[in-house]
Amino acid sequence: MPEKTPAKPNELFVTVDVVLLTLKEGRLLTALVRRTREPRLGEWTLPGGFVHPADDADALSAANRILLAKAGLRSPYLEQLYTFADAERDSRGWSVSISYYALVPIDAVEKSVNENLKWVPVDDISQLPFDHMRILQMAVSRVRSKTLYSSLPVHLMPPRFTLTDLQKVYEALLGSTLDKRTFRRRIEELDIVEEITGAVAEGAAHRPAQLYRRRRKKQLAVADSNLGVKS
Amino acid sequence: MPEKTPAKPNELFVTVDVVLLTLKEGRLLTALVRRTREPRLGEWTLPGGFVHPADDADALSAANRILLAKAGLRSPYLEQLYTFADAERDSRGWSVSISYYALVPIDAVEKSVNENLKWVPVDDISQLPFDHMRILQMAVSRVRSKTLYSSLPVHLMPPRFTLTDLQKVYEALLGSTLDKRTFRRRIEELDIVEEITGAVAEGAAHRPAQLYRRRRKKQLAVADSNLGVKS
DNA sequence: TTAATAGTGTCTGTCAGACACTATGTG
DNA sequence: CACATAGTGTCTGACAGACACTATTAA
Repeated sequence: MPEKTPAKPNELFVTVDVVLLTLKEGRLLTALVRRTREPRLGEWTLPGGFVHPADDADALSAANRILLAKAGLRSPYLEQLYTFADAERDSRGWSVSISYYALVPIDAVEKSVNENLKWVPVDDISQLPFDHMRILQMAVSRVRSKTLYSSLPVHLMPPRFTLTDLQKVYEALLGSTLDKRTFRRRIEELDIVEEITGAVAEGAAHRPAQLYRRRRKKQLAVADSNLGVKS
Repeated sequence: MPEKTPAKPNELFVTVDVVLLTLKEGRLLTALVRRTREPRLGEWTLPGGFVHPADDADALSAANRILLAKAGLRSPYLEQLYTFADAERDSRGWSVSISYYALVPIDAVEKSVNENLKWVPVDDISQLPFDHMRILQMAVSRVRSKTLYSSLPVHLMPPRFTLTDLQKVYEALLGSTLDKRTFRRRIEELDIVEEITGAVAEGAAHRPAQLYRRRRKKQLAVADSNLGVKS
């Protein structure tokens, strides 16, 4: 007589995964780290790790801890993306991934590279372990769709930049060219950057461009088409 | 010599909470259920429960299970809202709440009321146990902000409705009146409803209105103001 | 016919997109 | 000066908002 089928275990574990993005030469790159344990030992995945209730005050803290441990980075733009939670996504059992995405300027990031961390153009990635491909795709989609009506892309800029630099970043994210006049009107309306008084770009054989920096503590103004709201 | 301070426990638990919303007489209502266990026994909270890895295929299934168990409802519009995860939100310890929001038409919902479930206008709620107030506020904010540019409000409609009915729902969610012509133009563009051929509203002392129903499997078209995208 | 709401035609101000034009640096 | 890119002035088509007008029913 066969043994009774064992009940499915009533256990689960909780992780945080981070899609870390930057932009280099018009291409969107994401950080991949090499796994140091089973399963999938040695394979490249999104940076992630278990939530440590004893150490982490909350999920965001866990994300920051993981970012620091795996990429040596502190508090960039970091925002919750989605929570993936099911029985199949990880071979170790029922698991929860609270996933985040982060944006960092390329200049802050080049030094993070080592034998266990590499930056890869997202368009070159066709598969990843676990359900990380899906997480990556959602992050990229989120960033692209937020680009049009938010200040999000300024987090990819170095401390000082010109409006032409900024426009190129928008164009890279959107995959299309923008009209200069329209772009500058919108950036001014969004009020997300400010002039660095007196500072201009140097070294080019033409009129030097005004330098700007990201404005502190300003939030997006959603473009509101509004179905004819009265009064 | 005092005992060594015990290490914080490295444990956590995972729940799903659902903000169930409907609209009645121009007011947004949410379902509250009475707690049947400690902590907070007897208090009114958002419907929620533990994830059961043995029974639930994924978090969405858990949300559906909870909705059915607590409110007797099946598969309305149900979408992940946010994941709240920290050490303080629940007195029992480090906890994760994968929260969802659901929209249901009022006619599908009135029969769910019993001594352990009530519908309350969200504007009348000033506090809730745990961090449920924050969850509720985020859900309401999400629904209101999605109203302008998505088909979301049609999920609050009964099976057959007139465009004037639909406009009133939008107006209730937005808290402002809309122009009839503009509203109808937009609804037509969004392509979220379809005429019920030959069916008109009856019983009113004036020209009867065409009846509509929600169109199947159509998703939102984001209003895209686009910074001057070329080509 | 009146009353009331359904549904449509159409004017207008605003503004995104387009693009030409001026400004200002280097060599 | 020529050249290149920075930065601005301004025209125009499209369209959201406004609102008046027609349509259709009950009483």
